Amino acid sequence: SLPDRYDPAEIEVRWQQRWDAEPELYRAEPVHSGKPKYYVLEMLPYPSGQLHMGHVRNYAIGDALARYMWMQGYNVLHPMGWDAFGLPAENAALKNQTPPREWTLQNIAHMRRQMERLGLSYDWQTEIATCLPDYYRWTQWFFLRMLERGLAFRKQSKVNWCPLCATVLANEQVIDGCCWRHEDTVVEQRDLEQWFLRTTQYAQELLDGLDKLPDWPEKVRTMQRNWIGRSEGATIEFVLDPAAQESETAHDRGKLSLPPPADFVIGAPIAADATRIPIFTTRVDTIFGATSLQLAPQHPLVKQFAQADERLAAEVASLVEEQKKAREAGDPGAVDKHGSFTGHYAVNPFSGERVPIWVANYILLEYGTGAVMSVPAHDERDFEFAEKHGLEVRIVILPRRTLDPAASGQPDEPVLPYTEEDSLLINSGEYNGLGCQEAQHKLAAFAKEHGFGQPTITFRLKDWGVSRQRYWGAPIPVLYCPKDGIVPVPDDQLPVLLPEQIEITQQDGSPLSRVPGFVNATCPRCGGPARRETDTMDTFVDSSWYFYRYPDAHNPSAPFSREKIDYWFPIDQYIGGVEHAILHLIYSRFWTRVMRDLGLVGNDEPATRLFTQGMVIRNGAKMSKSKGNVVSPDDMIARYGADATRMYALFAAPPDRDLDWQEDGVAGVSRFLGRVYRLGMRYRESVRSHAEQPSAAPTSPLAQALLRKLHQTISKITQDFAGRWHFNTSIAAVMELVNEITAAESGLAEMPAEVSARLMGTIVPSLILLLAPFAPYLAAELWSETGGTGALLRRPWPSFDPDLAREEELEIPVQVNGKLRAVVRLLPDAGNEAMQRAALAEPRVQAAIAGKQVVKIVVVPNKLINIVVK
RNA sequence: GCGAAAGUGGCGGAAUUGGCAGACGCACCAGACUUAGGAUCUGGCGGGGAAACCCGUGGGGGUUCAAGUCCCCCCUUUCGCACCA
Repeated sequence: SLPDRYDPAEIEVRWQQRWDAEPELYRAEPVHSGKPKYYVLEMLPYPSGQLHMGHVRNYAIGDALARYMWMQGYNVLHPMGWDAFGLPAENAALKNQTPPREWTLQNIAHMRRQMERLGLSYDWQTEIATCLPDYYRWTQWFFLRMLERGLAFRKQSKVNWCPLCATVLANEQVIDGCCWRHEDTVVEQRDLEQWFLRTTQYAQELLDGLDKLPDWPEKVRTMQRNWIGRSEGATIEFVLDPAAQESETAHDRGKLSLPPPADFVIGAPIAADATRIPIFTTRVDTIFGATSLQLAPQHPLVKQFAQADERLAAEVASLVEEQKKAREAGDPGAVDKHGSFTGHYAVNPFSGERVPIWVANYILLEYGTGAVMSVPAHDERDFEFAEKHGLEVRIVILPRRTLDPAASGQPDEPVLPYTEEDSLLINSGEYNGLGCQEAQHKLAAFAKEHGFGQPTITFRLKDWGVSRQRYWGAPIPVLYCPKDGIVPVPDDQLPVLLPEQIEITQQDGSPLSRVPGFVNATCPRCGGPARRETDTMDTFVDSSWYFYRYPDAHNPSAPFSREKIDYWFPIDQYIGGVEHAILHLIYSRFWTRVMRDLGLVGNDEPATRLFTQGMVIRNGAKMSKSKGNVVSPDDMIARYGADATRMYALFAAPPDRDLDWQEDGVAGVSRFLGRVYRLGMRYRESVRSHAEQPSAAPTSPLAQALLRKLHQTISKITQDFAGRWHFNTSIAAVMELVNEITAAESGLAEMPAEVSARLMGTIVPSLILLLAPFAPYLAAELWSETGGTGALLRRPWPSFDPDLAREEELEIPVQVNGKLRAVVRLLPDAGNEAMQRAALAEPRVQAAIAGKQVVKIVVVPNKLINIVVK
């Protein structure tokens, strides 16, 4: 008696035990295997304690791909690990008195079990956890290499501080002015001395590299381009004119420029004691239209002016406050632009004109030089500001056609602000008549030649602040010696171990600073007492290189061997959420280049292909505890099995789109798997008895139809893997195949037993193989029940036979004036005349054209016939 | 404000190149079988209409023998960027 009930819990647990006992099942072959390699990687999770549906979806995609690539004969590396440092472990320690390490390792153990229960094909032998000394030893080692090369450095600067995290954050971790972990918590600015990694050194290369990543989503590349924020322009030094302020009374306060000083000569050397005010502009071609300078409220010169001017000091303070508020509100662009005249003037080095110096709330100290020349006629922000304060608006560029002598009539005034670069200069001295671009080059070159400026490229990307005043992270491996200053920990003293016994409190400052046994150390240079660095590294440092460790996860003497990296890298397919488009994905691109320049790897980029899957949502919203719409993977697995859960995650939507989790849909997939199970079991003996026999031939119309459907399905799924990854349609295709087989069963029963057995002995094993990437448990069970041996993963993917897949007859739609009237069945390549004849013979077509004149008959071979009448 | 993606039955979605709109699944309806189940099997299922037939892919125009698909205008949603000088 055959079991007629599909019991995923029983099947899956039984197979899980078998797979647990075969750890080599998913192990990649050695570098010299001679097979083509395929490195498929899903982003490593933070061990929060529970997998969520987003993880399940991510891993279901990667696992299907890994299994498919094994079946295609590749040597596949498919590893998993844990991004295991981080603040939640400390919070958990505060809450329930569990040490962070213990809490983290427990979570890892639990989540690993969940992954195994899902049947994911990871090679656990290569597992890494970034919080273990074996791993962070090498994180520290890399830090020291960067320190040697000046890529890691310490500097005092304004940094982002999250009061909830009680630590500094990198710029990348601040989203709309708030902490990336605490979306409602506004980040404060603190002036601290911190460790940085010099990401800006690779800014240009990180930007250029994006053009060489055609298989990364355009969206991610755009986000990175925006983040790097390159802009090309010039730095020009205006010079403060100390004499000009006396004549200020003759004018409206700061609204007009003063004529050049009597002794002004363009390009004359600037006096050594002059105060230079560098500004950055991308539109130096409009410099003759500059009618003021605008300084950031925090600009050092503003501070200097304010010291002697109480009223100005008060105004500046309020501007600073407005900037802060706008940033907190998350909409800095919406703020009303305004400012104050400082009472001072600066000389425009190209015209000698003395322009009033203002301080304005829309100028950012962090960008460029914190000062701009204001050209109201040709910049939207400057225009808005000038309108507000009644500053002069002077047009210095005009559209080409306006100045074209061939154009008739009077030149139109352009609508201001006018910013088109395809324009010509006017009111600009000897530069009149030049195009904007040409003028930009000439002006910048002149400034450089005469020592008051140069062409300049600025980046929005800043160096990466990596110091964290937290316990649960990789210690920064340096010492502070009163005699020798900053001293790196020697390589042979790595790792700098995190102390295990530590009290976690909510006090400010690094918890490590309160551990004397950690802080007090010996200087390796002079042997005297030294203080250990007590900050730890940002966890994004740990995850910037983790995928290089997998191929050589247990190497005791190096982070990895070059030979293994050369074989496995770059990663062939990286899969994860789009939320890391800036953070992890830009840091790891930086890290790869650093390692390349250290001679450790040969590749420029970590991954050739990147796939960002959509979110899992429910009832139209992202799953979250506060919305109460969270679905637990454990629940789904308990009710429907891992196969059904994973397969639904692939079936409900294409993987790049958001997926609406509907439990009824999981039940539907589970029902389908039950149908497959019973189908396989019904033909178990047929398959067994035909294991060694040649494949069935299309000896009858029914056999032919089934074999045709089988091969069409093979083709469809193979194409989905190679192309768009629309696994929802792959699974739909398998469902169609199963439906067709089921519908054919009464016909099969009428065949001679030997013939139907051979037919099903051919079809069922292929069906199992097609299902294997999506439902590995059921596939393994059926494979084994039907007499198959060995790991399904290493069986070749079914081969496609186009002759068997070809349709014998085509259904050709017949339209009259574009409307469907009939369908005719014809042999392929029937010829236009035959197609027309068949179409016109249809009674419904006859009825539709009766009494009308046939104007034209459009015949698309093998596709369609359209009869045009009037 | 700028940029990108999307908008198709009651729902998730399919239609890779302009060529039968709605594959596959869910929900629902009807039936079969039953040791009555969250079971299985069969059939139906965009709207209107008795039917012929008509209408239908966010809205409006256009190109074409033929438009979900191409072009123009508009609306909505999501995402990214947003004083970056």
